[in-house]
Amino acid sequence: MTSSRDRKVAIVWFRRDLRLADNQALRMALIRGGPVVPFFVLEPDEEATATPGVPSRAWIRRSLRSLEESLRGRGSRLVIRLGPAGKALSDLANETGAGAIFWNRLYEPPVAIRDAERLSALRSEGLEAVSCDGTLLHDPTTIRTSQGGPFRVFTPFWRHCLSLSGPEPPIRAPSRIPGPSGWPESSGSAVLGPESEAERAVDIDSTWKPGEAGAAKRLAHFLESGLPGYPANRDRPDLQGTSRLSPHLHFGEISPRQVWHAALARAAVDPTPGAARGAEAFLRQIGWREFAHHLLVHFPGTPDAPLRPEFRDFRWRKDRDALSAWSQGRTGYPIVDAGMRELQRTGWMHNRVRMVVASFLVKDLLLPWQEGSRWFLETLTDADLANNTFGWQWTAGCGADAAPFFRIFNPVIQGRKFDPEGTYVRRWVPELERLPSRWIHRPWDAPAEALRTAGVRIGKTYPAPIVDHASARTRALAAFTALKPPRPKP
DNA sequence: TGAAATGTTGGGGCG
DNA sequence: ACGCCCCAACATTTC
Repeated sequence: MTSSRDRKVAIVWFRRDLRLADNQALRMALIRGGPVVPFFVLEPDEEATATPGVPSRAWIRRSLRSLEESLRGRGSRLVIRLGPAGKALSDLANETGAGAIFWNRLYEPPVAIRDAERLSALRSEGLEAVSCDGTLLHDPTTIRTSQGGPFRVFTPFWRHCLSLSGPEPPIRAPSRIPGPSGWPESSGSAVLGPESEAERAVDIDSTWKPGEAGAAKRLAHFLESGLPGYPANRDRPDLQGTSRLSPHLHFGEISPRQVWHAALARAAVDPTPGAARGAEAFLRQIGWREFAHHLLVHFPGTPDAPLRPEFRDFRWRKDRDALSAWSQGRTGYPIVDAGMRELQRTGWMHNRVRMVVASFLVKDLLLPWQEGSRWFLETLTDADLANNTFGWQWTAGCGADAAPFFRIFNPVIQGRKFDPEGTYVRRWVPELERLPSRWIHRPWDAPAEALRTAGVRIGKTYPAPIVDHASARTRALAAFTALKPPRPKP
C-alpha cells in the first residue's frame, strides 16, 4: 500500500461491466497515463440496490475470478472490498492518493440516483469522477419521440434507434494495464464468503463459462453456426437456437456494441440472405433489451407497479399452494414444469418457455405478475431488473406495448409447436421420459395402457394439472375484460 | 412474441 | 349425372 499521494492514479470501479474490451471507463482511466487500480465492491445486503439471488451470486463469483485472471495477465490486479460503495471508493481513493475515478453507468433508477450522489460526493473530495456509457447501444435518456416523450411501442422505438448513427466500433482490450507501485489491500473473493450449498446446487459449469472469454466464445460460436437458423430455431427449447448471451450481457462480460458489430461483420462474411435475416432478428433482441431499459428509465415505478393505471385495481388471486406448484415445477403441465425445473437447476430458462410459464402464472393461475417477477429475479443468473420487469408486464398486459389481455398461451399447443418430440420436456421432467411424443404434452389424456407402459401414474409419479386450462382461460378472459378501459365513443 | 370460434371452400363419398 | 352432405384445410373474426 502506498501512502504517498499520486494524483496520476486512477480507479476503475467495475460493477456489471466485468470486461476489459470495449470498456469506456477503463479506457478513460488508461488515457490519463498513470497507474490504474481496478476495483470491485460487494455491497452488503442492506445496501444493495438490486439484491442478486443465489444463482446470480454464483455467477459473479466465477466472473470475478475470470476478470482477476485477465487483469493479472496484463500486469494488473483486482482489488475487492466490502461496501458500502461510497465509503469504499472514498477510502480507496485516500489510500492510493488517486486523482480520478471512472465507472460505467447503470440505468436502474435507484442505482442511477446513488451514482449521481456518489459523483458529487467524490467531486467534492477533489476527485475527478466520471461515469461513462457502455451498457447500452444508446443512452436511454436521449432517445425521444418527435413529441419529446419516451417511446411506448417497440417498433417505432427500434426504427428510431436504427435511424441513428450506429454505435462506434468497440474498443480493443488493453494489452497492459499499469499498476500502482504498491497495491492497496484487497479482501479478494473472500468477501463473497464460502460457496454455499445452495450455490453449489446450481449447475452453471456444465453449460456456461462466466467471464469475458466465455462470453466472446459463446458469441463467436453462435454467429458462426446459428445465424441463418436463428429466426426459426430461437423459439425451440429442444434445440440450441438462441445465443445464450443473457447472463454475459447482464454482467457486462460483453457489450451490446460488441455484439452489434460482430453480428454485422458475420452477416457481411456470409452473403446468404439467411445470414442477413438472422442477424437482423438477433439484433432485434438486443433492441428489446434497449427498449426495456428505456422504459425502466422513464417509468421507474414499473418494477413494482403496473404501467397501465387500470391494472392497479385488478384483484389477483392469493394462492400459496398454486404459487409453490408453479415455482417448483409441479403444475401438471409438462412444458411449464420443464421450464421451471430448468430454471431451478441451471439458473436459466429458454425465452419461449419463459413466456409460456409467465402466461400460465398470470392468466391460468391469476396470480400477481410481481410474484413471478420476484421469483425470476431470485433464480435467474441473468436476473436483470429492466428486462425482467418489461417481460412480466408484457405478459400480464399491463405494460407498454404489452400482450393484449386475451392473448393466453395454451401450454399444450405451445409444447407441441416448439417441442414437437418432447425432448425438452423429457430432459427436465424425467418422470415422463418414456411417454410417447403423442402424449408428452398432455399426459392426463393418455390412455391407461400408454401411461402404464411408461410407468406414469397421474397424481402419483407426476401431478395432475392444478387447473383445467380451458376453464382457466375462460376465467381469465372474464376477469380481464372487466377492467378494460371504457372505449371512446365514436 | 396466441388461441378458439366462426366462416369459406373444395374434394370426395354416396344416394 | 347430379345434388347433398361431410369434413379437412384454410381464412377471418373474436376473445
